[in-house]
Amino acid sequence: MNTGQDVQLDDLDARLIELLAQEPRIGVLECSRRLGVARGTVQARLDKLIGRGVIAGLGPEISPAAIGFGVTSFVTLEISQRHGHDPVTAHLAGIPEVLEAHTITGSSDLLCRIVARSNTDLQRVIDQIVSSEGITRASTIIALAEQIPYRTLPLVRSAARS
Amino acid sequence: MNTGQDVQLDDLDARLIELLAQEPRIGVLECSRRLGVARGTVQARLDKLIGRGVIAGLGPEISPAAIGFGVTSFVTLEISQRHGHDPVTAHLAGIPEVLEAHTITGSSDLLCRIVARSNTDLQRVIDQIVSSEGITRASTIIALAEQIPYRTLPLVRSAARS
DNA sequence: TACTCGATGCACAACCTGACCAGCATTTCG
DNA sequence: CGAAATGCTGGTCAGGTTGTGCATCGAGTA
Repeated sequence: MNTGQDVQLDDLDARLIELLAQEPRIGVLECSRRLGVARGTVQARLDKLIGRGVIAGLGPEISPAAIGFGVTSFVTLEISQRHGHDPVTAHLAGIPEVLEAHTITGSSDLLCRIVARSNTDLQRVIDQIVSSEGITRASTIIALAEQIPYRTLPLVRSAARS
Repeated sequence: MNTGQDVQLDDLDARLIELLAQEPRIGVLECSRRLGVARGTVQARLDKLIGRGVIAGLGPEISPAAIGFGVTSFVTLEISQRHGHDPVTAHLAGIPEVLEAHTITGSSDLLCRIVARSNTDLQRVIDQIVSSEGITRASTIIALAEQIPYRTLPLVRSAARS
């Protein structure tokens, strides 16, 4: 993992990422043809992007909705100051429906994204969450619709322009 | 895109997804060897998973932090009822730093995830967001640390168990 | 029992990968 | 200014992989 600041994408990097995002199954050779550069160049760029951590992974993106988890919700948790975050985090990590969790500023301490099969099922998941010692309060917000699905391409483009 | 309920993963599906997540660069043939099944089987499963939308994409996952956007924040927006969400959503979609946006229940109307190069830069992004007509209030929460990075594998495993 | 579906094993040609090389332009730096 | 370093190009090579089609086999079902 790279945390340096000096990472700079150029136009070719951005186009490569974009191309891979749109048609992931094409290989390096095909990329080089589409981008109009030599195959070795594409290979070198890709290796570098992965090495620098810009491309964190090429793995499959799973759609929770497609496997029956159609309800998304954001839950903020207040944690008892006494014990700290760690026990709660460990507890959350054991719940598959907890997709991610961040510590946050503001009146709450933890924000997590959870999914469930239905609103009824959501109750079960939340019960499971708050069953942890150290959680003093949980506040649930249901995501009604995804206005902008998770995306990074615009960011890549704008980072490459500079 | 499949929204049906009858999607059922079996153990092989889950192991395949897991394998691909861990070592994305291996091909179908290598998968079949690791999983102990015929190559055609892996091919058929993969095609089906993609076809059913369970695997939404194989594209590269970009790490915003690695390209200089180290600050993550969640912003909730209240929208003027008069005009509806659409103009605001369109405005947000034009800002690269807005990674995703959901309409939500509760006192706010929209929750979005944004990134920035620094806390100072975050101010710039927020100013850009609230410059839209129709936003009556914005509340910013900064993500201090990622306790649980986005993950779906545990969910896949638990879905396959049933 | 006959049928359908999914998995297996096999074979083929076409293709891609990783590795290597020499040449050339650009940039960096003493 | 000249030398070294860097990055891109276009090429080769062997070996592995892909997409495809086909016949077979077992399990579940009408």
